[in-house]
Amino acid sequence: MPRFVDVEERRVELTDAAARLIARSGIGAATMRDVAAEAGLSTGSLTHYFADKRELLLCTFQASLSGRRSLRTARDLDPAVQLRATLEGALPIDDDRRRHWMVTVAFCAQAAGDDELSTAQRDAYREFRDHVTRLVQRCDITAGEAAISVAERLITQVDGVAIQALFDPESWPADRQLAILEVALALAGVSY
Amino acid sequence: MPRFVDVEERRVELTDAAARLIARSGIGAATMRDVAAEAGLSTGSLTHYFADKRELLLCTFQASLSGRRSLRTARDLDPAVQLRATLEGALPIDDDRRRHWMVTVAFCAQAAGDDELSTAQRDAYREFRDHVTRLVQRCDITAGEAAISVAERLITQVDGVAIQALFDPESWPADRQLAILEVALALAGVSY
Amino acid sequence: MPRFVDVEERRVELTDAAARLIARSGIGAATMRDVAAEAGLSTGSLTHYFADKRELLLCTFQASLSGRRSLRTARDLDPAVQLRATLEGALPIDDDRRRHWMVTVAFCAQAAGDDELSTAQRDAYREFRDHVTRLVQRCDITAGEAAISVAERLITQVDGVAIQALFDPESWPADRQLAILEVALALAGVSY
Amino acid sequence: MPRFVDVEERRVELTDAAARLIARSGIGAATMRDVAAEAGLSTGSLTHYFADKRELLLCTFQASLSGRRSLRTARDLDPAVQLRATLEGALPIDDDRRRHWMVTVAFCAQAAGDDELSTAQRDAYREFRDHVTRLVQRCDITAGEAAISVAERLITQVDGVAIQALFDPESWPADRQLAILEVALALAGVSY
DNA sequence: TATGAATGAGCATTCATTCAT
DNA sequence: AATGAATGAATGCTCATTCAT
Repeated sequence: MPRFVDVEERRVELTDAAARLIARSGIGAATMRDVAAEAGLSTGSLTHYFADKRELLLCTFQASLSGRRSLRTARDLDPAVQLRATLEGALPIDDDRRRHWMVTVAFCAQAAGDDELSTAQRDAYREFRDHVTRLVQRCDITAGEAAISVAERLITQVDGVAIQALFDPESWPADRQLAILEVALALAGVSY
Repeated sequence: MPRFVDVEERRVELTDAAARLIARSGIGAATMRDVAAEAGLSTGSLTHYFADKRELLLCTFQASLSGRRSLRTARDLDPAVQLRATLEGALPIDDDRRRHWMVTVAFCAQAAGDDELSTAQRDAYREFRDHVTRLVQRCDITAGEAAISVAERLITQVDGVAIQALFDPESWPADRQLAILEVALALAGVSY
Repeated sequence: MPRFVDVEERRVELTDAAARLIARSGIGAATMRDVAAEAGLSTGSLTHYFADKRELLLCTFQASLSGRRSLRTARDLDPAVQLRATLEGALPIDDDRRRHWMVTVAFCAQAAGDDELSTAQRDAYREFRDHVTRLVQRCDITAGEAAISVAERLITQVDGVAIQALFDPESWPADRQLAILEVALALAGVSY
Repeated sequence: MPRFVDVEERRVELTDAAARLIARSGIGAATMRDVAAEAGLSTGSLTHYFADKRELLLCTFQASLSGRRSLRTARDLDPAVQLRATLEGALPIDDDRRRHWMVTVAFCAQAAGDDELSTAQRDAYREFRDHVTRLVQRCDITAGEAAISVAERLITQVDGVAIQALFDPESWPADRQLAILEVALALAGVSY
C-alpha cells in the first residue's frame, strides 16, 4: 500500500529549498545533500524527483520564473496597469523577488558553456520580452516606434535596477527602485 | 640568484586564464587545476601567486574591473564624450567586454553569503556610479535634478542591456546595444 | 528501509584499522585513504563515521585506551592482584599491548601544539594514575607515604619499561619486562 | 670566490630549528619550508646540507641525543655523581631537555616501519644503557646483582617519569621528577 | 517510495624535491 | 653556496550518484 505522494508538490518543495539556499549562501551552497536537508528529505529521495543536479537546477530556475510570472495581473485589466505590474514584478523589492533574482544570477553563472541551460535561459528572456511587447502594443503609446523597442528599453532599465539593487541593497530601497521604473514608464508615455 | 619572474605579470596571466575559463564554460570550470593548465603552469605554482581559490577569484574579478576602467578615455576630453565612452565600455559588444561581464556574473553568484566578496562587488559598483555621476555633473545637463539620479538611470539602462545581451547575443548585436545607449543619452540631454 | 549498519561497530573497525597501520608503519602511514582500504571501505565512507582526520585519530587513541582498560580485572578480587594485572596491562608484552603503545606514542607526537589532543592525552594519564592510586590504597602498603607517590613510582617504572621495550624489543622479551615489574611491586611492599 | 660557510654549523642551526618546531607544534609542523624559514634560510638551501627530509629528521634526532650526552659530567668525578647527573639529564626539567624528549617522541612515531630510523633509535637506547651500566659498575653497589639490571631499573624509572612529565607538565614540576629519581637512586644503594 | 550507507571521482591544497640562475 | 620558482604526487575532504533494504 504505497503512501500517497503528490509528486509535483514535492518537486516544488525541493526547488523552493534549492532557491532558498542559493539566495542565502550562493550557488556553491546548493549541494544535493543540503537541498534535501533543507526540504526535510533524505539525499536518496531527490533522485525520485530529479534525475540529477542539472535537472534540479533547471527546474529551480523555471519555478523561479513561474513565480515571477504569477505576479502579472489578470488579463482583463487596463494594459498600462498590467505593464506596470509586470515590470514591478521584476524588481527585487521583497524577499520573494530578491530570491528570484539570486536564482537567476546563479543560473546564469552555471549556464555558461551548457547549451541546454543557456537555451532555457534565453527562451525565458524572450518570453518575457514578448509579453512586455504585447502589453506595450495594447497601451498604444509607441508613436510610430516599434513596440519591441519601447519594451526593450523598459525591460533593460528594470533589469539594470535589479542587478544594482541585488548587490547593493542599502543603496536601493524599494522606493528608489520604483522611482526609476516610474520615470521610465513616463518617458515611454505610459499613464495609468 | 633565482630565476627572474615578474610576479605581477604572472598574476595577470593567471587571472586572465581564469577569466577565459569562466567566460567559456562557467564558474564551475574554473578549477585550480584547469586555471593553472590554461595558463601553462602546474597546479602547485598557483600557490606562489594566490593564497587560495577565493583570492584568485577576487583578483580575477578586480582585474576584470581594471580592464573595464582602462576603457575610460583621458580626463581632458569633452565630458560628454567621456561619459559615452565610459558607458559604452560597460556594454558586452566585443569579446573582452563580454568576458568582463561573464566574470562579473560568476562573481556575483559566488559572492552571495560571502561578506568579503560581496563588499568587493558593492564597492566596485559604487566606484563606477561615482565616476559616472562626476561625468554627468561636468556635462551640466541635469536641469535641477540630482546628478546621481541621471547617472543611475544611465547605468541601470546599460547594465540591463548588458545582462540581456550576455545571454541572448543573437538578439543583441552591438548596434542594437549602442542604439539603446544613444536613446538613453539623448533622453538625459547629453549631446556631443 | 536503509541497510542496517551498526555505527559503533564500524567505528571500531575503522579505529582498529588505523591502529594497525600506525603500529605497522608509523603515524605517517595512517592516511584517510589507507585507513579506509585497511578496513575494506572506500575513502568517502570514512566521513560517515568521523568528521575528519583529527576525530579519527582521537577516537583511535581513545579506543586504544579502552582496550587497555578492559585488561583490568574484576573489582571483587584481591587489590594486589588487580594492581599487578593493571600494571601488567600497560606492558607491551603481546601484539595488542604493543599496538596500544605505538598508537599512544603516535598520538603524543601529533598532540604537541594541539590543545584538544593534548588534553585528551593528559586526562587519560590522570585517569590511569587515579585508578592505580586507588588500588595502592586498597593494598594498604604505603607505611605512611602518600598512596599517589607509590602509584607514580610504579607507573613510571612500567611506562619506562614500555618505552624501552617498544623500540628495542629484542632486548626486552616479556619475562624481562615482567621481572622489572615484580621488583617494583616487591619494593613497594606488594605481596600476592 | 665562494663565501666561507661552516657546513657543520649550518647543519646544527637547521637541526635546532627543526627541534624547535617539533617541540612547539608537533612533528607535522616540521615541513622543509618551515624548518628553513625558522633557520632563516631558503627552501632550496636545505638540500646543500641534508639530502632529504629523512636525513634531516635523523640528524635532528642525533643532534638531540648529543645535546643530552653533553650533560654528562667529566669522567674523573665520583661515579655516583656522574650517574646522578646522567639520569638527571634525561628528565625534562628545563626547556632544552623537554625539547629533547619531544624530538625523541616525534622520532619514535616516525621510526615505526622504517628500519634505518628504528635502528638509529635502538642504538641510541643501547648506548645510553651501556653508559649507565658502566657507571653503576663503578659505583660498586650491585650486591651481586648484574649491573645492567640495576641500570635498567634506573633508566626505565627515569624514562617513565619523562614520558609522564612531558604530557602533563602541571603534575610534574622539576622537584617532583627529581624526587622520584632520588628514591630510585636510594633504592639502588647509590649515595653521594 | 524512502532511506542513508557506500562509492569513487574530483576538488583545493600542501609539500618534498628539482633546477635554472 | 644560495635562491625561490616550478613541479607533480599525495593528502584530506566533498559531493553527485548508486543501490540494497
